[in-house]
Amino acid sequence: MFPEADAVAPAVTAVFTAVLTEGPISRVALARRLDLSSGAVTKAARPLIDLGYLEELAATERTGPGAGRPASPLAIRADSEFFVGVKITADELIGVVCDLRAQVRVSAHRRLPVADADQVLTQLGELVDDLLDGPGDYRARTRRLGLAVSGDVDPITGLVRYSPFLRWHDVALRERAEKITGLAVTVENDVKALTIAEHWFGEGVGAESFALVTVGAGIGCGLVVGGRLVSGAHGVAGEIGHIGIDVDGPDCHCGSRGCVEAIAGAGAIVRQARLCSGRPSLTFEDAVELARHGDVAVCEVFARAGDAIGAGIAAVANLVGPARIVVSGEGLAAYDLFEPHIRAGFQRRAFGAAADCPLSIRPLPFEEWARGAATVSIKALVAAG
Amino acid sequence: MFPEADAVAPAVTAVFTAVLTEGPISRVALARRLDLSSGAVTKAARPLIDLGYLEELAATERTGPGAGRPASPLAIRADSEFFVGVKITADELIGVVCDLRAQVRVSAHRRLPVADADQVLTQLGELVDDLLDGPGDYRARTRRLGLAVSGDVDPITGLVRYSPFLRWHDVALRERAEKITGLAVTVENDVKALTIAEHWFGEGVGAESFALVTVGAGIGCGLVVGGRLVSGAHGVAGEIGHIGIDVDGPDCHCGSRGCVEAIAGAGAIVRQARLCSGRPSLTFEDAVELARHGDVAVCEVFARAGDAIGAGIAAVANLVGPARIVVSGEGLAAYDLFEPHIRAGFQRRAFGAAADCPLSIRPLPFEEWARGAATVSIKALVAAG
DNA sequence: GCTCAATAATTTCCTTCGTCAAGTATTGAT
DNA sequence: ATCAATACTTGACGAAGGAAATTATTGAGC
Repeated sequence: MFPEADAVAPAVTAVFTAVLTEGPISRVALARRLDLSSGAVTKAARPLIDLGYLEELAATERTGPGAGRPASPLAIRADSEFFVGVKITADELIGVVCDLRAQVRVSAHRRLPVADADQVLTQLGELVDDLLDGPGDYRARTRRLGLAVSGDVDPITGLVRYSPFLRWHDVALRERAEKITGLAVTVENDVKALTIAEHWFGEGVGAESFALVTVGAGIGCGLVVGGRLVSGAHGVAGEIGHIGIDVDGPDCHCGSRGCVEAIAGAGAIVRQARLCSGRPSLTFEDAVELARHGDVAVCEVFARAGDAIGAGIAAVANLVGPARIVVSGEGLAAYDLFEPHIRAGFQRRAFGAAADCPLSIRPLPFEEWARGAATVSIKALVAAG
Repeated sequence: MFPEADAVAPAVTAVFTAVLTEGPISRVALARRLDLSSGAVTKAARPLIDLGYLEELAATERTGPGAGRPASPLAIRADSEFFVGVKITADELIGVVCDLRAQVRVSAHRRLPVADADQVLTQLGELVDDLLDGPGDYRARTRRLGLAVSGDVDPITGLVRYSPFLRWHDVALRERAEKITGLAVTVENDVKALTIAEHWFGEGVGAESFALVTVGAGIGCGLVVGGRLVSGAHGVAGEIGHIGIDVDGPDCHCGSRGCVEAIAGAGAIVRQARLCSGRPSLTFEDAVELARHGDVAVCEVFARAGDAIGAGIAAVANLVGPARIVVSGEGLAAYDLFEPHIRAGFQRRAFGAAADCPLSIRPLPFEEWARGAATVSIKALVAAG
């Protein structure tokens, strides 16, 4: 974080993170929150203020009896530094520039003719240049780039071990992206990146445990337990899409059957809608159209899909008991069709107090994936990379 | 831990825990393991040796080229202190005295006519007296008692919030047990206690994440993620028994249907075996008998149950990816009947590398529950209670 | 047997971090 | 104006752990 410093006092990181996620907050409140003395907070905050990451807000008016000296809350200086985030998919690069509060300032995207690593890296370089040299002139105040890729990614080494969608094997993404862009690069799995973003800047703020479920072509899940992202000892975690909820359910491409994804994945929905509508070339959008116009059979497809997602979420709630769960469907807002079924399926299967777990269900603008990527580079700054 | 000390340097706790779980180990190896300097280990170990908890073993012969000074590994002095553990069930108290290595030295049990809290506490006092004043004369070297209770328990306050089997509501178990026994009492949920025991002294040793699945009347699961026991934000976690794996499955007492427990719980197995054998008063043991003598229908009941357990375990592996999973059936060793089906059901549903997760399946002597209770009091000592 | 390289453990010194307690700043109420 | 209440700062202190020199103990090579 600081020039030439690789690690930084834990209190400094803790203060930075807390101000970042818990908005303007006084030193005394921070001390309580972080279980530190107020003196320690003062000391930890100083270098952050000196470096321009934090600022002191004007004193707030106090309430209550007695009164006392008003707090001068610490706040993030959002424009102290900017971060590029890029989500890499098989046919597109989506890029954003975010400020330190993870607010998107500029966005851009590029279609990819092929997902070949060389091509992607060239296009990535151009996309980053477009973003940084375009309006706003962020170049001078940007040092970091976060990349989000689906598949098996090692954030430590920046290596993409295997990405089925991109057909990548052992691509040294960080190294190559750093060479091309000149920025400090952080690489992370896309769902994990989105989970971190939601945990730091979204609805997961303050939650000690938290789950994010993504519904789209695949169905994924990012998990935060004990304040830390769960990674899985064998590299597998959050595979909510491949939990079996119906022993007699349809075959899944994973080799099992009755998986959530085999019932509620976009592909599964299209397949079922084609069957019951008799239109073999029907698309997902067509299915949505039909359902919205009251096609009973297609509505039933969405209902079953929603129920399956609810079942998967209930499994998460019953097993790890997160403080809250966010369900976010990518692409268009079509998922409002099965939202009530997700809730019903969840409620029916949640055990005891697990049913109290608040559920947020909302569409996910595609740009969010890129914002997630930017967030991991913010996290890298805070951790003092 | 130390007289009049409530908290203790983290390094001391870390060294104590590592020696406890990772057997005799040299200071240098500890330093590597704990990411400390060797000097820090020397300092942290000294008070533990002075207090008699650790001892230095004779130097071991060294191998390899060059050689060097032989290590003098640190080892636990197992008989430096003893711990009572009692598992409280609705009709029985099972108690043990363990040494510091969690080896059972004495055990005893008492039938309970009623599970009324007053009665239980009286009986508990007598049981502890029997254990400590019987052969071995452990009284003088025993200061701690661990209690394991099923249901919703607060280990911080020692309060049993709600225990369905015992029909207890808000019983101040720690306070009352301390008054009766004169020992420092730790209260914990039974499955969690067993999970800690397995994580510290059993097959979970060294695992950063770990799951213990208990199969009996109910089907439960203790989860360790990031080295810490998962508790669930709303007090619910590890409810593997109420994951739904069959949308058309049998009704479960929890209100949902197709739960693992509704297919593989002891009650469910008896119910199904009665149906297909036509013997309305058949017991669990009878069902085992029939299956072992080749009754095809009853074998099928066990096969389905095993498959359901496998499905639950696969859900755990897919979601949190523990480094290993132990499945332990309580009571008699009848569960060998469906062991292969558990493995098959798991393998079929585990996604990708999750299938690599090693599975141990073995019967669970009932005394193990009490040993788990003793383990939480050992943990309390180490944490410096 | 002597020397040397290798490894283990200890010791000493020093830095860092954070607490504690005293002191300063700023407000509303009386 | 004074006082109580609250926020923040400061500086002395202590505890914890790192770095590196020192001591301890072995086997290998001569």
